[in-house]
Amino acid sequence: MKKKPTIRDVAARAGVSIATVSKFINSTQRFTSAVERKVQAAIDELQYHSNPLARSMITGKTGAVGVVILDIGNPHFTNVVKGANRVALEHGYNLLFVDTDENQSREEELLDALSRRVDGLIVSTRMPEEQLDRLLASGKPVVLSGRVAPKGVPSIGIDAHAAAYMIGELLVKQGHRKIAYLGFAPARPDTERYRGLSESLAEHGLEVTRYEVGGPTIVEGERICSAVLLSKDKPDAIVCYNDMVAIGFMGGAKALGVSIPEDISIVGIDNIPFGRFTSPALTTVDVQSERLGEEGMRLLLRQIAGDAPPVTGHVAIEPRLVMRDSTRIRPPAAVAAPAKVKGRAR
Amino acid sequence: MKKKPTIRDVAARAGVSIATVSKFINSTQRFTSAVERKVQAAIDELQYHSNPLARSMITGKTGAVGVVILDIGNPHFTNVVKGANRVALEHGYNLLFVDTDENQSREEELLDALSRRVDGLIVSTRMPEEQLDRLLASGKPVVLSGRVAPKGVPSIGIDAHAAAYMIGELLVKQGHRKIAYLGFAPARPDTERYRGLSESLAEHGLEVTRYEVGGPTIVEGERICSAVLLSKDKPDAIVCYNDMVAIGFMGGAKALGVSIPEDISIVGIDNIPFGRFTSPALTTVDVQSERLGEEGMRLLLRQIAGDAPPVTGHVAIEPRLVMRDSTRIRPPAAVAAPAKVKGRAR
DNA sequence: GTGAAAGCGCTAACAC
DNA sequence: GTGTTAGCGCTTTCAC
Repeated sequence: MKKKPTIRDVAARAGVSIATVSKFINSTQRFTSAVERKVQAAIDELQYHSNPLARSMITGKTGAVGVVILDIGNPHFTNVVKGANRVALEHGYNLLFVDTDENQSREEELLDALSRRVDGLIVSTRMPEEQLDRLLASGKPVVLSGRVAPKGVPSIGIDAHAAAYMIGELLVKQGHRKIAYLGFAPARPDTERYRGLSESLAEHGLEVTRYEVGGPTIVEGERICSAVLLSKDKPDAIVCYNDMVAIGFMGGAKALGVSIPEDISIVGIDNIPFGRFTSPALTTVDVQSERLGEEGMRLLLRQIAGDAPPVTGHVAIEPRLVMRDSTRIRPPAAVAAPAKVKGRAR
Repeated sequence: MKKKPTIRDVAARAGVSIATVSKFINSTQRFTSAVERKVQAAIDELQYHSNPLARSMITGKTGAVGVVILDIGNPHFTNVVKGANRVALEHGYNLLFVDTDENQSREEELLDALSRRVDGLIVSTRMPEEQLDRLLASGKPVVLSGRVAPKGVPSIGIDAHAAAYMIGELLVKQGHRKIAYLGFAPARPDTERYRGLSESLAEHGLEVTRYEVGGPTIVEGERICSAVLLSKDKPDAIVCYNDMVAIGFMGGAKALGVSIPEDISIVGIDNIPFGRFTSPALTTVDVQSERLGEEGMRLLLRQIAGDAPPVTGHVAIEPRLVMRDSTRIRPPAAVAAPAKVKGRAR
């Protein structure tokens, strides 16, 4: 609990002025080697570390960047963080992150608190635009993640429409006809995912049945399972808002004795690492989570540096279909098809 | 990019002194309602937010606590964070966390940077003790997580010995005799886990074969799989350093055509949420990750408050066995048992 | 090369 | 009740 030494202590011990010490620490200037030695010695002996708060106050820079995530329990986000962390460190920045999931109510406050401690942030939030505006007006560089930003704010995300569209195409090609979407409306990307899927199906004269989960989580996917599987018009394929929902749903299905993909195909979005280890392995769309974080951080860092022309558009990362075992080609001679079904090729 | 208003701007606009504004913001004092109204109006019009850095510099408090984790990609740690976050928020603290995984080398620097921005931290690290000492000497309250702290530093973790011991008992009871441990020596809890398992087996006259994974991760579990399964003395049960390794191992086993638990039993430690959804569902030991975070944060907050007598010991959380489907009773008439095997009851 | 002095934005005595 | 003032620990002109 000893008091931390200040720059003054170092100066006194080294017999120089505090200005000299300051310049030495920041390598702003060189001194005679005698002086440098003395200062360095004093620093070592005192175990002096400069106080970043004081420095920040005056320079206006903190050397840290922040990432605000919705739910750190979702591996998609942790991978985004991993990616962001890597490039932040490469550029000499420390990454601080906060998880807003636990209390949406205090989100703005949390964000505000964080924004004052960093040089810029990557924000992933469901906040309405007008609240967002206040954050943006704060003058800190911000990159929005997972949603398209208003006005001239850079943002990054996957092409959610394309992701869902390719899922639609896959399922139709595999012979599925009754396709359901397990959506989570409050999430920003939900709309685009739903649209992408709908449009794909519409082009084949099909419609999507929408179900609403209570959150983009495993438990919610599990919870909604019975409602979907026991409905009188059971779908033959399910596309989930994300992998978490899909995994939960698969767990629920197993408990209900429904087998995947024999009875029903299921596909997620995100490509979280665990999708490979479910039973069956989850077919999904890779959104390149880590790259998302990396590119987002690059965007942010570029803004902070201010040298390059500020990027203001939306960067869309291309999704990629990941075929695994939770979907399969639906046998042409379908199950409980009652009357004459118009020819289903292949 | 407009300049942020300062307390002086507010004071000027409201026609009062900056001291008044300061006291008003912090509700340190009440004023005549006329004054309060004016000040509030000025704050609103200017969209003033006080600068926490400046405040921190003088009060010495930041209103934030930090958590340092080894790998945010491991759901065990994300759950610890969740728990810690919850109680931090309940107590009016913001939680910042950093992931040191990406560069162990800069860990100390990262830690130092973080420690200056928070009122205390929960640290989970593999740092040797002498490095740790320097951190502890910094005067910030610290709680060590996942290892027993030296001297009078509070620490928290599961009873790793007990966790591994109960796994040993289970496996022996189930009739397994050739038990292997997939350890990760650099991790602090590894030693205790290995010891717990060894002791349990020793009491039954058995020995544990130790393998070393390259990291406590899925990929490493997957990677080591063939070496273990294709060894000439294939074990009949594997206990893994943690669930991540176990999940990876199971994936590898599946690829090799080895079926679990028929051919080999496998058990993890941590009880990460995904363990329920692997195939088969993973038998593991619940370490109560969230509670670990919660209790750790309580310990920390108590230290920061300084009112209660400082806790200095090690808090051990009791582990609980979670039986699922990756282990099973081994048939008495064992597989390739060559000669007469002494009666194995049930 | 080196140091003195003026703050960064704010809080905390202490006066009035 | 309200204002004055002295810093928190540091950086940064600007003289010497």
